[in-house]
Amino acid sequence: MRNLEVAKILYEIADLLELKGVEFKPYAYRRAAQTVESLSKDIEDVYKEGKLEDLPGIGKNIAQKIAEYIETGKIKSYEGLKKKMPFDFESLLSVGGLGPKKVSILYKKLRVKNLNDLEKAAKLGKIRKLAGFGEKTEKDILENIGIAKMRNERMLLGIALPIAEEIEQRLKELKEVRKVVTAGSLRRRKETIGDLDILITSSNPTKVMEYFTTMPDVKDIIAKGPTKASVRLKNGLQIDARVVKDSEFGSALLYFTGSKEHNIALRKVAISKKLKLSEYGLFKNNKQIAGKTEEDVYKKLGMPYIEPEMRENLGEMELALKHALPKIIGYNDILGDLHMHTNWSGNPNNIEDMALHAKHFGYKYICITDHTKSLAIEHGLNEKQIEKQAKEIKKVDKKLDGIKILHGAEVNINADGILDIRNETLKNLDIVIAGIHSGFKGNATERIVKAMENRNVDIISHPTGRLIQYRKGYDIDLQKLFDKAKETGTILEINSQPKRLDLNDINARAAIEHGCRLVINTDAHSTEQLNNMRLGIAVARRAWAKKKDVINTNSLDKMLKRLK
DNA sequence: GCCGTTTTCGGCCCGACTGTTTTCAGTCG
Repeated sequence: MRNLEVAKILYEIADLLELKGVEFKPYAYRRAAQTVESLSKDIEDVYKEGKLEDLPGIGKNIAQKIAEYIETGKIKSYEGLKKKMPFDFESLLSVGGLGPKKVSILYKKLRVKNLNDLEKAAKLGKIRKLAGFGEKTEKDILENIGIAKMRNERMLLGIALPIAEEIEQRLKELKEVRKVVTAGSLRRRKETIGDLDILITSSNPTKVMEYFTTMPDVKDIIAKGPTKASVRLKNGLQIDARVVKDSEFGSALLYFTGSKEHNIALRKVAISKKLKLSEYGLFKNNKQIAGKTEEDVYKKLGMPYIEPEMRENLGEMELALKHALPKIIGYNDILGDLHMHTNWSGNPNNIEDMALHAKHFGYKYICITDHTKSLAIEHGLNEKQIEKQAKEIKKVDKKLDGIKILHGAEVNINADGILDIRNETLKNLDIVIAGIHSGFKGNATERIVKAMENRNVDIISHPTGRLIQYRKGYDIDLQKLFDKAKETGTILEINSQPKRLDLNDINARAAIEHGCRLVINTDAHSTEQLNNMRLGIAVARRAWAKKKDVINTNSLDKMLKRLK
């Protein structure tokens, strides 16, 4: 899939045009880029079907450019633009405080071509002398170069979530604070988070901002006003806080939660009704007619409440206006976790530990699925050990009340697509999960397809093998995978490990549209990691999964019937 | 460059904060 490649080029064209001072076209290219970026289908397939122009934001011109890229691997006009661009616009624009205007001036006046030039010019005190620049700007640039150079990528949701919860808690303890909500991409539960956006209502905004900017782990204050402030923590995370009135809380929460694209679409709906929407409310002739709650605003715009995880302007607005939004899976709908590891394959907790911890979540069942023998590094079990484990599981299951312990295994799909455990052993297990754990460069599609054809295999774990910000994943034909999953009744996993979240939101949505069934598992290697289930559920919600699309929302009997 | 319950031309979301300015442009979200 080259969707991300295409999207990146469209974004770059937007930047290039903006630097040239072209108006409005950058907006069009960015919109097209977003469409391609979040497309669940392969852009090449859309092209082959001749349907590029059906995509939102893609017209004749951009369609032609995409076609050119798919056919020739190049876009002439883009190459031309890039050739004429004398400086490294990507890295210069990544410096906080520098936008297209300032970057252009820096090149014209000081011949700044890259971050090193920029750093030199700043250190020599040349920048402060430029019109529109000053000493503070120069100092900020120097600091922000450092940040741009070592900028850690976005933070994993699984890491950001507990940090946000802790800061929320701290703010809640102030007596001046009434409400605190972390909005932004965290509230939408995106798999990675750029910064935290915290919304507050308070009897004394100044005091809250004062506390916020002087919290113990604040490293820098980026901005500070009476109602809005930004800080950077020592761990590099940026937090924006905003204090609003109770009467504006809903509209501010909407605005602050985003996505930007969702908000723009909402504002357009407002305009079509001769209304104006901003973070201060929904206005009719300058009179606020909604704003206290998000529900109010949506209602006055003629639609029901839209769950934050769906607010990406990927079709939710159209359905909402028709009152046809799906009811997506809830955070309390999961009744069991079907993928976890124990001390049998080298992890800290035993079967009973895992079961007892799982019971806290209200689960009715779990499945123990240790690794198998070809995964030596994980102390994978062989046939004999699996049979021995079966007896142990029966014993613990008998001992514990209120939760059923099933016996499974996460078997390895070898390079030839053959499983590393004999079928005679597999058929005695309650659940067989198959996954690729080695040889990522081979033909993963064929390997997985072959595994799915095995009647003992119920679930494919982490189907694409990607690790967020670290590994791209196997080269895989997802359409083929979905076809085969549907044909054989094999369940596809949403793996809740913070680094995996695999399938991801876009692919999970495509799988559902394909008619595949999903399971949300933690793949926990300790009791602690059982807590990650909420991350997987978040992915499912972002994929618009309904309860019925996910097999482990069912009672034990019904769930078992969904297996092969 | 795209798009249409303000339709094939004329718009394109809206507002806060900052720094460098004597009223605002640029950047950000």
